[in-house]
Amino acid sequence: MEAFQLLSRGGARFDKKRFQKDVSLFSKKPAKSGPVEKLLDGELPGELDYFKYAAGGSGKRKADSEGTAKALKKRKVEEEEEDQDMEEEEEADDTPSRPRQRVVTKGSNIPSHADTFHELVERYQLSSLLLSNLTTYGYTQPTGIQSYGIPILLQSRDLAAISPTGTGKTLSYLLPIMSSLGAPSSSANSDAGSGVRAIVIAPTRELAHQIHNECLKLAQGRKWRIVLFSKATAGTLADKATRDKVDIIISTPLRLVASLRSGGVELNNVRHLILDEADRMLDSEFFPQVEEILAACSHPNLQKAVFSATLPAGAEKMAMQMLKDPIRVVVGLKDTPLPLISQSLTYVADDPSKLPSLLTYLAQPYNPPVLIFTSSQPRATSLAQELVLNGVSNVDCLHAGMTKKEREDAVSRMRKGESWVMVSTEVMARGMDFKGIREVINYDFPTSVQSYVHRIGRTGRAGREGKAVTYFTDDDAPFLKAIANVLLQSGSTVPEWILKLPKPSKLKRRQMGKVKRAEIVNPARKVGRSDAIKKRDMVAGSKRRVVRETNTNIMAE
DNA sequence: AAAAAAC
Repeated sequence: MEAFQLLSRGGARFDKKRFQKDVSLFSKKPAKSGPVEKLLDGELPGELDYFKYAAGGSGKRKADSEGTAKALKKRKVEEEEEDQDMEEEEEADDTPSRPRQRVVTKGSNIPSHADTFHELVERYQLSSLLLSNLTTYGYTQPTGIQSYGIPILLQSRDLAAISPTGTGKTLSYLLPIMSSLGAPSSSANSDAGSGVRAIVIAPTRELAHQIHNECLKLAQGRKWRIVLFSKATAGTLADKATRDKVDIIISTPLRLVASLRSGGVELNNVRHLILDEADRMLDSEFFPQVEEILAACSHPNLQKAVFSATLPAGAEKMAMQMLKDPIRVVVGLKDTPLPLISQSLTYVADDPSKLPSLLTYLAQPYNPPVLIFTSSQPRATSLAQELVLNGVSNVDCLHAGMTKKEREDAVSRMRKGESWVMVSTEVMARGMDFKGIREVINYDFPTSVQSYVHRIGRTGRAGREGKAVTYFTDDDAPFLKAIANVLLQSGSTVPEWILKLPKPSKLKRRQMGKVKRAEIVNPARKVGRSDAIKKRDMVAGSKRRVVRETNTNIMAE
């Protein structure tokens, strides 16, 4: 472990030079690439190109344009069938600099959207200080979710907001909260009551921390007390007088519940409750905690809002039951990544073949920083170690099994651009906004469509381009098709044979789901490309039956 | 459908 840390720090200088050279190489001929890169970019080697074995196939990977069109058409029909009395659809965001995003709103008496932040000054008395803070931090024009969501929240309505990753959801709820807070709780403010008035809940510490930072930026120049809840901060709020001066709390659910139980915080004055990453907060692990928080927010004028890029039907139902006369805003297509992210699927046969493939990939010019997702903490640790031992420089690791300090350090290195390769678990999948991330690699296959969408959403943020590569093995076959449909829907290409895979039975899924993955081991420590990709029967059991799917499962939930 | 994350 020590050796690992030493190695991951050392060698940086040498490799920085190499990296700079690589970048210039890369920018000279961006599209042209050697056979290896092509292979790793989602293309199957000739002998493994199952596309050509598929009925009616014509050789190489190509866009299944017919499938895409069909998928989109089906999707459109589904949306239209939701025909409810108050539904509106319009093209938002007419600025030529940004792609148009379709916005669908549903609910009663929907406030009209705001095309500029300045509009909010007249309509909702947004303070000039908040407006100037927006300008200071480069928020010039509201995104789709901001222009629709902010007026809704400013009119004290409950909101379910679904907008793709990296489209500015955080600001959409922070700005209205701050606008309605008015004077700080500590001052003589007759409306304020006593005690915390707004709460934001997020599923990981890192995300809560990031939201807190955003909040502080926006609040500059005002004396609001904005507290990021942790063991330490909870301690300082021991006496009620101090507690009553707090305006906003940002916390993970369990931390807040713990304080609630110990009497360290009271939520009876909370006017705004935000669930970020709502589908995650409503899943079976978190929901009991959220319920407890909800029950403690006893103020009659409690406004509730949920935000996410994904909201499966079950979670949406729960959310709608929780909200009062809610307005639902969907930007783009639900559960779909941004089209700016170019996605590909890479076949790697089996688990032992992954590491050689990744090493080959990282030995070539690539765009750092790269974020790599694994399925478990031990696998994240051992992959990071393997990478370091194989000479990859500036490797970092981040998972929830690490200490708070280790996690904080890893994030800060990431923010400073010091880590080029970050190996992580699902903890990094949601909400984290590292602006520089150019590439996401799903080393282990994501276990749900939602996980996939959030993971790859770490790149391509705020209008930037991004790239996402997903490794899959024979064991991942049961879940391959659902993910392939996501690629299709967001405009990426998928080999046709994958689309022709039958939907696996529940039993099969369960059996294959039980396949345990060991830690990453590389006995030889030097493996050539021929070993990296083994010739193998693809997706045993499913290629035999190529069934024409009548029910194209677009939204696998 | 399943691991990770939350204290």
